[in-house]
Amino acid sequence: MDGEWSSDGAVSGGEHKARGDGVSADSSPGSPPAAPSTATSSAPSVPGRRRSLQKRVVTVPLADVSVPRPKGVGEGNTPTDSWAWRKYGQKPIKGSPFPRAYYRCSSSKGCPARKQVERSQADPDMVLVTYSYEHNHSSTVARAQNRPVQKPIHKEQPVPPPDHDHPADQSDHTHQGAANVAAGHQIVTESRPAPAAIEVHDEFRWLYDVVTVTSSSSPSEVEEADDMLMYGPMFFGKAAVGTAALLPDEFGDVLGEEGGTTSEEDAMFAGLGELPECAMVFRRNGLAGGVKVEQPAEGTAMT
DNA sequence: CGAGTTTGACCGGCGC
DNA sequence: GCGCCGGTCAAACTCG
Repeated sequence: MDGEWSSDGAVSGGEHKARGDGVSADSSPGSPPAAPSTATSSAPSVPGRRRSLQKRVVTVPLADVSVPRPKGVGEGNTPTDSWAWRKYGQKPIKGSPFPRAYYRCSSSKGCPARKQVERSQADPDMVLVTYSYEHNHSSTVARAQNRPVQKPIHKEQPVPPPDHDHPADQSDHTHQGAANVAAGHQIVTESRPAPAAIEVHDEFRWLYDVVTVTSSSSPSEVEEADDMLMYGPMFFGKAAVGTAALLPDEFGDVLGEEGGTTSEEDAMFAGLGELPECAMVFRRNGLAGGVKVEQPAEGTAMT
């Protein structure tokens, strides 16, 4: 199940860090990295192994994150997913003009899910979101716990303005995580109507509304809207936006509809091995997302 | 009042 | 062995 996860280096691993301050990370409310109860699936659980961490990189068009940001929402903010993320740090990265923000899932107390957000040096218009670990809970739970009200928690992703074309900035593949983790990470290309997704849909009703309205530009989108309700607005939101981003790997099929490179995608899939749940979701319709998933994992598709 | 964000410091891993 | 860099934690502040 680590197919999509790359063991790239320079990714966290500091979780094992038992600060000399005397404050053991163990006591930290959000330091489950050690070993989540059941979600250990993706968790490195290998303290001291900064390089063994599996991560997934997603490139999101900055446009999606260009929505009005209220507070100290920096460039590091990106369209989130159905989960609530709490920023726990930010650091300037060497060689990069943009700082990298560190987020951790606040949806669930012990959720090890984390993500790093940073502007792409090559494409300042793109935002690189690196996901580490997977959620050990479903997005439904997340919302239920943190978002009693149907409202976007993150100021970074406020409801898209009526004037905007990006209804749901939440274009993360993280969804997969929710269902995946819950399902033990096993991608089931068959069972799409994940209960979690359905529930999520309910939770995102407020979003769907927006998405549907804004994305109803063409008949095909109508269908997408339907899926939106099934898999979540974030992805579809992107589709609606119609960003020029590519969806390699997991989202490869999408290109098929977009008139993309099927051959290339095929090759990519060949090396993919395992696709996150989200992947299937994407493939389902081939929604064009503004999300680009990169495969930093050399061990995934390469060699 | 609670949750989230911001900033600085500390620690560990990795490279040289 | 040393230095550099990345990642995380913790305290304080701000906003809802």
